[in-house]
Amino acid sequence: MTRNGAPTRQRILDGAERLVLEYGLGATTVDAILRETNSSKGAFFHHFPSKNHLARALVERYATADLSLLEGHLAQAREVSDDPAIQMVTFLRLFEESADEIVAQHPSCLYVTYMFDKDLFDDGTNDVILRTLTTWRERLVETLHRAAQAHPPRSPVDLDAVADHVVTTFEGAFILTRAMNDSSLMRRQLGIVRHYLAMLFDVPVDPASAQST
Amino acid sequence: MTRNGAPTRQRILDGAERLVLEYGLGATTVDAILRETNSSKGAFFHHFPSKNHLARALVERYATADLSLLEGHLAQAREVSDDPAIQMVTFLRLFEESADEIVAQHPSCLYVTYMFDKDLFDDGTNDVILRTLTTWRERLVETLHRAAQAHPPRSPVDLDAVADHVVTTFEGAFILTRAMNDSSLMRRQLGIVRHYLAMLFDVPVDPASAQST
DNA sequence: CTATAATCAGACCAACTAGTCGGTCTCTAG
DNA sequence: CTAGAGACCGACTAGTTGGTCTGATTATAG
Repeated sequence: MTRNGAPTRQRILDGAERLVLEYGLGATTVDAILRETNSSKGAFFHHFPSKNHLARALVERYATADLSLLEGHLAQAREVSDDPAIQMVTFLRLFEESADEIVAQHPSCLYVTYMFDKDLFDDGTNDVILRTLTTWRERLVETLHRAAQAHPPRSPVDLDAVADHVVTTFEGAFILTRAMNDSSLMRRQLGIVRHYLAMLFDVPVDPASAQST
Repeated sequence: MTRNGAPTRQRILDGAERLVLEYGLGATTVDAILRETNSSKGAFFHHFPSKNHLARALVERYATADLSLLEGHLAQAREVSDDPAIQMVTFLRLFEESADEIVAQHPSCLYVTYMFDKDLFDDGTNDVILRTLTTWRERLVETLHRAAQAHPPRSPVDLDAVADHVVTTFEGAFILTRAMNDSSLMRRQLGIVRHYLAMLFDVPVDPASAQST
């Protein structure tokens, strides 16, 4: 029909994500995105009716990639062992192995940056975040529940809270990584959670190291 | 000498803290603080040369109260038992007991809100946060180290990371509380950390419930 | 070839922001 | 009593922000 606008849209999304992860949504101005991506006002507002719409598109893309990573590592953990407890430990180990790289590429989590700019976008955007976090909880609780049946915890524990603790650790570690400027913090914090799960289900902390893809 | 300006300064600090904890530093305008505190531009810039200076004063006051709470609960835990492992478990329990109240009064942690407004204040402000978080780590590592001597962990563990994990959980829980709008999350997440510490040192999860002040 | 719709460019605008400044009020030292 | 200094007031300003608008430039359908 006309010339292809998809690459421009992509370029804007990529640059915007970089800036938002670094400076937050509110502190990232449209003009800054234009500079970062060599775009123009016209191009920006052609592809995104408003900054809200960009924010929405950003988080939707981010959430999709996030859930894809979740499912990918769950699947990979299932290949390592049939024991759901060992799967959980392996799952954490997989994230640990890529933790340094993740922190290097993403100076924060998009969900965190959105928390204090709630008036900069509509409720639908919030729902995307909520649904994603809820999916994490549900998928992990599922595995945790099966693990607890095979390996009864030494003392009763709230498995929902354990599932949330994985996400809590991720978000908290992103914050502390920034605050203390310590790039090893993410990896080590995930290590603590892995250690916790291994003790909880009484399985080896380091079950025949998982091969990466 | 002249009429007393301290109450005005206090009122501005209180109102500003409320707004910053709710909306973040960048999203909190000086005018909004004036409305919130029934103050005037003149009063504000008389007490604080700039918004940066307010941010600095805010975080210094916050950090002082934060460290005071840390030391207070550590002292209280020492009264309950001489065993450092039980002290750690008690320490977490003390925070759990006030978790619901804390979340109700503080919709977030000031350190978190500052992370994405680093260009809104000078490096000194950042140092205040860094020093506070480092103090948490040092004080907890100290106790953890003594605990590990009396109760050797069932598998080797990075005690520095365990100390940081307490702080990580706090910050992460603040984020998730907002994201998922779940006021019980903080308490339950702290419960997981307590459960972890109890398993780590093989002490009761619930050592003769600690009396509050 | 031409009409037409999507794509992009950038000058422009109204609202908002941190900070200024001249002036007023109030207390207390001497 | 009074002079001066600290405390406060609010209109004003220079710069920034998200968003608009007029046009120019493609690429393809017919």
